[in-house]
Order: sequence, then C-alpha cells, then structure tokens
Amino acid sequence: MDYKFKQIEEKWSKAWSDTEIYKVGEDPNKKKFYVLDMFPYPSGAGLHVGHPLGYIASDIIARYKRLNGYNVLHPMGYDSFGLPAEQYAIESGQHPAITTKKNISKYRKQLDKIGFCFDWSREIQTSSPNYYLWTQWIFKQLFESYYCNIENKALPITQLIEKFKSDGNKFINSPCDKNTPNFCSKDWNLWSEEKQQKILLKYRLAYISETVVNWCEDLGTVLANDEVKDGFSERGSYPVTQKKMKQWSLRITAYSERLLNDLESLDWSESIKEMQKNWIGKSEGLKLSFEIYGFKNQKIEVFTTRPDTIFGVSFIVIAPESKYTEIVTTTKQKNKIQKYCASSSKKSEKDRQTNNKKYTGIFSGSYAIHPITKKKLPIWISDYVLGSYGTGAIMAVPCGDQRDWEFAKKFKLKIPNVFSNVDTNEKAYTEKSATITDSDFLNNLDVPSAIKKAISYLNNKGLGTVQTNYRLRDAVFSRQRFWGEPFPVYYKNNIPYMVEDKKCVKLPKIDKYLPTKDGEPPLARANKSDWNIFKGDRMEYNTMPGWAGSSWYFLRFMDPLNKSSFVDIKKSDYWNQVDLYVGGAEHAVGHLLYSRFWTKFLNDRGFINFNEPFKKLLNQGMILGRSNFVYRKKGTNTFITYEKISKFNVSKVHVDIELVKNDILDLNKFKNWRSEYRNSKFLLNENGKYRCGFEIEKMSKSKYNTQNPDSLIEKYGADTLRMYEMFLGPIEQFKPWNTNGINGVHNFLKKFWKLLHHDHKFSVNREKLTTEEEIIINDCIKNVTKDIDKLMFNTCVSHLMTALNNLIKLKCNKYKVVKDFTRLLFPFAPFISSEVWEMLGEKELINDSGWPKYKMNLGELRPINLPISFNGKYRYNIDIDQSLSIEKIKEIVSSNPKTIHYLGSKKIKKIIIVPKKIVNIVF
RNA sequence: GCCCAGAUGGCGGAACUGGUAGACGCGCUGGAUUCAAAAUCCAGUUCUGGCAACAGAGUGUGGGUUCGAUUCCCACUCUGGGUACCA
Repeated sequence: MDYKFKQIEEKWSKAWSDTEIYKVGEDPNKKKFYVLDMFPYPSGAGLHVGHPLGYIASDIIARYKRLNGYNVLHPMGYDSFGLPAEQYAIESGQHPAITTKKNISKYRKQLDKIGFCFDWSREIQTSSPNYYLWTQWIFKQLFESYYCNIENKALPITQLIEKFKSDGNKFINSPCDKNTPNFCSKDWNLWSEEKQQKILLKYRLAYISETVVNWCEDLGTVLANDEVKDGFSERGSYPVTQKKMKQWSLRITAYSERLLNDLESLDWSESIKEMQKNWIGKSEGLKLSFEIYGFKNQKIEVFTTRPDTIFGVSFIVIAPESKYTEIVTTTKQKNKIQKYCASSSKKSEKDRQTNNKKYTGIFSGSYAIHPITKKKLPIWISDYVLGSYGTGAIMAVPCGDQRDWEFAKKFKLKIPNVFSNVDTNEKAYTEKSATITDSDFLNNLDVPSAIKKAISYLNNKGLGTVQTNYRLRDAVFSRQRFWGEPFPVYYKNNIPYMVEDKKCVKLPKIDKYLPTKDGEPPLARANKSDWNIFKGDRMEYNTMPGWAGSSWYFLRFMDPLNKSSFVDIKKSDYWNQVDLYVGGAEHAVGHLLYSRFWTKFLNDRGFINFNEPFKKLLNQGMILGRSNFVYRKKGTNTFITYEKISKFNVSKVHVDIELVKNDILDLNKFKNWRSEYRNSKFLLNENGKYRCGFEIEKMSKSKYNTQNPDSLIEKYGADTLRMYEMFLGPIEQFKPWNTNGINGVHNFLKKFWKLLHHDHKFSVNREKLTTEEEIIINDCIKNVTKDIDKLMFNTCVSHLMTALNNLIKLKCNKYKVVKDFTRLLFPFAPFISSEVWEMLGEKELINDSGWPKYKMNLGELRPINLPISFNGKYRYNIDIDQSLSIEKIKEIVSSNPKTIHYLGSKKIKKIIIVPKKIVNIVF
C-alpha cells in the first residue's frame, strides 16, 4: 500500500475539526503553557512559505507540551488593518473590509491545510469592531492617565487634577510637554475648563503634539517612509517634503528606564535585547547653555556626553528645524538660510545621517559664547544634527567626533586638539584612552576623570546640569488613513474629548478612500450622519497606526469573546505571560517594544498582573525571496532596462515576480499591473527585451517576491512541507527559499510507511527488542527530546531520519519501537502519525499519549572510538573500552605501531588525553 | 551612516562547554531491477595529486591565543534585517 498523504490528511483534518480537539479552557489542575505566533497581516497574495516557518515551530512546541501534560493555549488571528488593503481600495473602490474578509478566508484555508493545532474558537481580527472597541478603550485609559516619576508608574489623571487643585504643579514630578508653564493652585482653580484641559493634555500619556511627516503635495497625502524612494513617492514619482502636523502621540518615553531595566528578566536572545537597548539609547551627560553673542537672554542648550572636551569646542551646530534657527538667523544670511532649510526638509532623517560624506550647512551669521573661555564660537546650521534628538543643537568638538571633524574640514573651521600625543589632522580621535591637554583645569587627566571633573565644575558654576538622555522618542499614534482604528475622540473648540462609555466608534462610510482636497485625512469625507457616534464640533479624522492592535492582542486571546472587559483578570492571571513567542526578527524593536509598553501600562493601572508580555522569544529567521526590480528614470514614466541604468538617474522599484521570467519583464502584464503603469515607456536592451535587476531580500508582499505553499502541499502533502521547512536549517537563521531538497523529506515519510507494510497490509512485529534496536530508539528519544527543548528542529528531523535508516537496515518494525517513534514524529508530522497510531490500535488519542522517556545509561559501556592526533593533526583511531584508565590508554597509544610510524625519529614531549574525546601526542 | 545578525563541499546544513570538519538531506557518478521509463534498492561523492595505500590543502579574508580553533580575541570584506508612517 502506498503512502496516500492526501487521503490521510483530509481524514484527520476533518476529524480534528469535528471533535474540536484543540479547544482549550482554563484548567487549574494543569500547568498552563501559552505559545503564540506573531499573527499575520492577511495580504491579497495569501500565505507565503515564510509565514509557516514560525507557525510550524510553535505548532511543534504546542503539541510537544501537550504530550508532556500541559494545558496549551495556542491561538491564531489576523492583524487585519493595514496599508495594502487601503491602497487596493483606492485603486478599485472596493471597501477594505471586503478585501480583508476575502483574504482572511484564503489564509484560513491555507492554514488549515498545514494541520496546525490552533484553537480557532479564539480567533481575533484587529479590524473587527468587537476587537477595536477595546483598542480604543486602552487608548482612552492612556488618555486618562499620567506618569508619576515618584511612584514610578502610570496613575489616573484624576489624581493629578486633585494635586493641581491643592498645590498647582509645583510638586509634580511627571513627564510632560517641554512648554508646560509653572502654576499654583489659585491659577488652576481660576482657569476655564478649556484652559485646564489644555494643561492636562501636556501630562496625559496620550497627547497631541506637532511632528514631522512625509508630505506629498501631488498625492495630497502623507506617505509612509516605505512609500518614499529617494525623496520621491514610489507611486507616481512625485516629490515628497517634510511637513509638521498635529498628531496624537503616546508618552512611551516615560517608560524608558523600565523598558531598559526589565530586559534583564527576559529570556530573549542577547542580540534582540541589545537592539532594544540601543533603540532606547540611554546616555548620561550634561546639558550646557551657550549664550548667544549680542542677545542677553537667549541661550542655546546643547546635550553632550563628553564634557571633558569642552575646551575643544570650536563651533555650534543647530538643526535646520530647531527652534533656535529663527533666533540666530541674521538678516544678511536670511535668504540663504531659508533656502537651505527648504532643501533639507526634502531629505529623510535616514538620508541626513547616511550621506555624511557630503556634509552640507550654512553659517547663521551669529556667534555663541564659550561658557568658560568666553571665546566667540560661530553658529552653523546643518542637517547632520537632528531636531528630534537631544536639544536639536550640539557643541561641535571636531578633534573628538568624526562628524564634527568632517564638517570642520569641509567648511574650514578650526580643529583645536585637546588630546595629548594624538594626531587629529587626519581624523578625529573618538576613543577614550588619551590624556586631556590644552584644557585649563582638565589638563593631564584621563577621559573618565576629566568627564567627572568637568561635570562637577560646570554644575557648580551653574553652567550645566546633569541629564540622562534617551534616544527613544514618543510614539506618533496618528495616521492619515482610512483603514485603521478610528479614535474614540471628538473635538469641542479644538480641544479633544473622549467618547464616554464602552461604545465603539466605528469607521464611517465614505465615498472615496482618498484624502480631501484640503489634505485632510479620508475620514474628513464622512458626514455627521455617517458616524455611529458623533459628538462635539467634529470627530477625530486620523486613525491609529498598524501597531495599535498588535500591541495587546496576546491578552485578548485569553478571553476573546468578553463583552464587558478587554480581558477578565482571572483569565489573564491563569494564562499569564506568553511562555514562548515566535516571530520574525524584523519586529525586534517596533512591535516588541510597543507591546512591552502597553503591558506595563495596563499593569500599572491594575488591569493585569504582570508587566512583561513575552517571557521567551524565538525569532525565526526570515525566508528570503528573490525580488525583481524595474528602474524608472526619475520624475518620468520611462523604465530603463538593467543593462543601461548606469547612464541615467533612476529610482529602483519592486516589480511582482509573477510578471517576470528569468529576469525578463513581460511588458504587457506590467502595463496592466497598475493603472499608473498603463502608459509606461521602456528603454530596452539589444535583444529588444526589458531585463530586471534582482536581489535576495526578505519575502514580503510589499516586495512582490512571495512564493506560496499550496502547490507543494498538493504535490507532497502537509506533513512533508512541515518537516521540510524545519529541515531547511536552524529556525533563527535567514535562508533563501528553494525546494531542492523536499523529496528527501518526503522519501523519509514514504520509507516509514513502507516499513510498516508487508504485502500491502499494515503489520508490526510484537517481539521483544534486541539491545541494538533498543539503543537505536533510545538514542532517538534522547536526541529529539534534547533538541526540541533547544528549539533545534532541523536536527530533530535528522535524528528521526538516522533512526529510521538504522531500523530499516535491521528490518525492525517492532511494536514498541514503532509506538515510540510515532509519538516522536507526531509534533512534526501529525497526520501520518495519527494514522499510524490508529493502525497500531491504540485506544487513547496520540495527542495526549505522553512523550517517550529515555534511559540515561543505555549503551554507556560500549567500546568507543578514540581519535589519535599528532600535534593536533588527526592521524588514526583505536577502539577501546570506556573504563580504561588514562595511564593504560597512554601505554596502548604510545606502543601502537602507527604512533611509532608517525613519530619517525622524533621523541614524544607530552601526551594529552581528554577522556572519551581525543588523544593528542605532542612531539 | 548607526544598531543587530550571518558566511562551512556543487547545494541546504551538522559539529554538545576549544577535541576525528562535512552528520542528515539534495544533487551528481556507477551498479541492480525493468523491453524501456518512473519508482525502489546498493555503492561512491570536500578539493588537489595518486590505480591504490597515502600525502597535502581546507570552515569569507588577514593576524593572534592554544598541545589543539568552524568554535575564543583583534582588524577587515561581503550578504541580510532594523533605522521610528510596511507589517
């Protein structure tokens, strides 16, 4: 009988769904285990082969833990708000909800085929009002909270109001907007409701601030960084500028220190923790004030971590967008400066930091005064300084900072050297091991002592204050889009208020999914009657960002149908933290940091009883795809073939790999792909073809390089796909997709099936095991168990293969062996294992049949093979008894004729024996 | 630019805490079976030289530590991810 995977897989899929075998509930008698995948965004392209990689890994763990007696929560859902659906809606006019629904059902079908043990009764969709009602609710809690630095937690805003009433804000130690005034209780109590609200907004964890966005005038909309290529929009190639806009922000910076410290308690890879640490970017330093020459009361504040180099300052640089720019601009320089600021507003932050070989800048016309030497320092404006970090101004120390050095060289500014015995003529000295010189009271000190001394000196003189700075910025929480969570917010006299009670503000109907003519977000198109809730003068037009729904979904899975609360605290107490969270390393910072922030916040306010969401993290490496590119001549609709791009100024645009064969573009398909390409022109190569460029990069719908698993399942079955994806390599490693080896895994399953069949009938042998057979299965149990615990799924598959090969050699189909082997195989290939289990005649479900146990010492007394090396080079090996003493081994080895041969005329200096490992003869 | 990874045969990868580099699988070569093919089975397969025994080289590059380095240290190269509005 052949291995008919299709029949088997259909049979068990049906059985599992009919019996709801994966449905779980709280069970106080069992240990719980919560294993979660990062839920997918349901794109139109469907599931690609990269998605299941993580899902298969988590599925193996879920099944393994259940076999070990745990009550396992393993849910799945969809992160279903997002740009692609909206983009499709703009093009087709179809409501994103319809597209999303279609895509989800496609995903579901694909997921079901792979045989995952998800509890689908817990499915959630972030775009469903039943879900985003609670996303809105959490936002409201953030709005209704402030952060107290004394209690070091978020508290209800009502407590702050009480304090304002009695003492004003004199004793308040809370993060707030920079422009918050000082006031007393009298002020507060006299203020109008409006004025009070304005002040409160400066303290709330959700507040309104002015931030910079990518503005595309021609499209009349804000673009994601992803949609901007070299200063032009990816769609249509229109110019993009930076524009300030009022937006909701979340005060994540209040949590900087806790987000940093609590990393220690997490079982995450050091590299991910390192990335988060660097993202938070804590630095301790000094805030210094520089007076502006000729202005009595105007000062420029800078932040520096190197006050030891204070005597090396030769100029000041401010960011073009900084608040100082206006002050220091002199009439003479005004025109030039405005031009410069306009040109740098076209650059993205990344460009400003990347193109640092081409420093640009302009002299402001003003000077600052050195706080100690009282020397005049020219003030320059340059976009290598960012307005968003620190104070938006720096003291430039060209001898100690490479960027300042490059800038000084380019604009012929002085480079005073404050380091002894170091040459700073060729480059800056950025290490910290020199001695300070030419620096008055800091002379002859090493860097750390000089830093200390400089701090205390400047602090005592009132010239600077010690400050801890974080690179982390507050999170912008508004998007000028349609397909996202609407805010539960309305405006009265331009002051935002929350919609009360637990009602959901639903997305209103609108005629088009585009911004309005005045550049307002799409929701501004809705009439009053289009909103299910309308209050005040108008509703909020922005929607929430993609990460809103994903920042708390792991909590909703615990209690997905709850109508009175986002999650019942008894349930969140039971399921608690996610024990294992599996997902792509590309989320290393964004999603994981935001989730940690929301968890801490909800914990502060007493809604849950833990303050970190994910105990252990497994970052699966991405499956990489091969992307194709076309090259558009900048600002035109002409595409240049790959061979000729060096002659033009082009921007690189992803093209769907479906439209390309062997890197040659199908021009007709391309023209029909998107409306904007309909009238494209092409510059072809000598053969009259358009050749695309290619790159290996992450597999993603936005890169149009996805490959889907359906045809593989059709051809080989889900068990094979599951095992193959695991067999590809270590789960954390990045790997390009290719299907070359898949029949090896398929063969393995066929061989297993064949071993259990004789003359087309299932048969197993009931005899007792020989020692050899016992060792084979024992080793297999031992190796698979160890590696599954280490999440090394690829070697698990190898161990199963090795064991099977050995069993086939012995023609061993004995019941005891088959029973254990089947259970070992089950997490990896659940379909075939369930079928074999049934054929073995077992009564209980394989899912709960327990995990086989291995014997520790079996085979320990076998003779072992000991390699003998000479000066570290392996030459030959001997079989010896494991119980032999070191002395005895020495004797055997030195008298071996091969040893004498390899030594020749030389004498042994030393023999190193590592028991059970190696012998090294040094001569 | 900055932060984080990775690099081992023709290919995917293995090698526990520094101890026989190449497990397992693909591919390839030869053979068995077959009218033939598919499927299956057996043997071989890092490279160079050699009929072979064997010898030499070899884990991105260049150095270092060590009796011994894919593994530890230093300096580079290339590839990938993130870089705050893709998710």
